[in-house]
Amino acid sequence: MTSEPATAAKPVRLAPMQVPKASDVLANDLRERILSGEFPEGTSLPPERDMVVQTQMSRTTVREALRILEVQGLVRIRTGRSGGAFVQRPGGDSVADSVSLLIRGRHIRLAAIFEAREGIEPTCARLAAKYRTDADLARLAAANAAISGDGPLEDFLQANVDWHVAVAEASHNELLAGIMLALSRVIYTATDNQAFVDAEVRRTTIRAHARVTEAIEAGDTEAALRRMTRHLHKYTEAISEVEDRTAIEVPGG
Amino acid sequence: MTSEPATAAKPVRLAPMQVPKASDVLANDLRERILSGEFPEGTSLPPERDMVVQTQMSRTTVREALRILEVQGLVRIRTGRSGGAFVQRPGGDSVADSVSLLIRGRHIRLAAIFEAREGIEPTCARLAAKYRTDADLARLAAANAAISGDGPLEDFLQANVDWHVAVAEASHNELLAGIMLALSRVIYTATDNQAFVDAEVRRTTIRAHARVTEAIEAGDTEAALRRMTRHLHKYTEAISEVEDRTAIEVPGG
DNA sequence: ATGGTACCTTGGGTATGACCAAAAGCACTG
DNA sequence: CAGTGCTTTTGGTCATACCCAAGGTACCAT
Repeated sequence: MTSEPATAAKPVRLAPMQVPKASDVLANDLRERILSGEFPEGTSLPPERDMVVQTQMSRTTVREALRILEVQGLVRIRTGRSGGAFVQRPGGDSVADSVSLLIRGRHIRLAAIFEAREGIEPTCARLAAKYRTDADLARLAAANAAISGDGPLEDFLQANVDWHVAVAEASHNELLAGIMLALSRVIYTATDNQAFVDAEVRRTTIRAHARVTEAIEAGDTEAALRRMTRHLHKYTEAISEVEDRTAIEVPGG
Repeated sequence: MTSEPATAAKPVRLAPMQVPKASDVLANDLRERILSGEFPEGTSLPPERDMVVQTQMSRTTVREALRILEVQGLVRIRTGRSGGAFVQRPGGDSVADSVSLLIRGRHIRLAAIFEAREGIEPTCARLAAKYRTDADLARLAAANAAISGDGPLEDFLQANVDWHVAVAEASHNELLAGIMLALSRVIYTATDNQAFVDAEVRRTTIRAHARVTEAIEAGDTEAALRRMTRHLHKYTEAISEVEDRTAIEVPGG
């Protein structure tokens, strides 16, 4: 029984097989269940030590799986009693984070970001004119009220970003809103400490915002699209002039 | 010395302080260094056990930090001898992944994805007409050659996606290209197994692609923008008709 | 010589067990 | 009854041991 004939006609053949990492297996399983809706938002997953006994994995493995889901924005983890991992739907934030990484890691020029915005944001304005609700209009009005020609630069930029994000969310397209959130965040940090935002630029911006807001309120999709396009184009030109001289890159955040 | 007067006039005041997690501290440090370019692409970080002695942290903590960076697409980890963590610049893939999560997690309608594409891709076409190189044109030509009116549906869709991605990359705007890669991937998986792509749709698509390609080749930015807009709009209408009846949602991938 | 097999070395992956830290609830004391 | 401090629950960190993967190398048989 211990020695086979050397002339055996059937050599053992095995297919190449891949062994996935245990933590990935668990993470994938949980991710699918979360995305499928089996675990609605706010559901608390079992404590780590419970998962250990249920999955027969070590606590290290369980924790790595949870870490993966946390980075992907699918769970939020809190310490302390009645803490644990709570299911969370991924929001625009996670998209914004990865876009930020792309921009910073690839050293993408500020001009390229404005190019992208020129494509996306007019569409947001168009959709906003189509789908805006009363709540959206109120938020836009509030953003317009908050912006002023003569406060600290930081306040102006913040109010500026708020208005743009409000337009994006008024489009009722979460995908566009998420992307715009990312771009706005990056543009905000990149525009900070830039001297080209003078009083003239501020006045022009306020006027343009008001006109776009009017179009959205009136439900005039084409006017909203056109006015937003013009606004962004002029703003981009102002930036380009500066960049030609100083080669602005996106700073760290 | 052991008892102070109860009437001490100076009560101790402490500011609320936050203690970040050790693994986050390490991850943030490495991330900043990677993004700043201190660790160029391909650099191999020290082995985990070396990091342990250098950082005075436990291996668990080091590994969690590496897992965070891995999920964010900043390092790639290989096992075995001469393995380890290798620095990687975040690419369009990581953006695509997070967009996928957003879409699946929020149950975003296919129509909303097409809306977003209608904003982004015409801009890609416009920029492509402006900045395309000979290599870009060759790639577009190859994509056009690969698409055919009568093969398996899967091949048609793949060639379709390839062309759209090629247009996006011809824009020489990595941000737009990354976002388009994400959308294309999602649209691909969502359109698969959809019956509305009949022979008529295919012929129309091929013709439209050819016309957009011509405009890009000629450097006619406005024609590229206009033709791409029309192409997408017609495609979207076709989808909308189906969705009204069947309420397509984006399936899992 | 030479080619293949087995072993060695270096790396990440997993399992345990212990202990620290944060947060909510409870119990005890003044 | 208020306030303070203990207790419990749950995540965070550490240390150690061992397993698995992948190159490199030495050695043996041909």
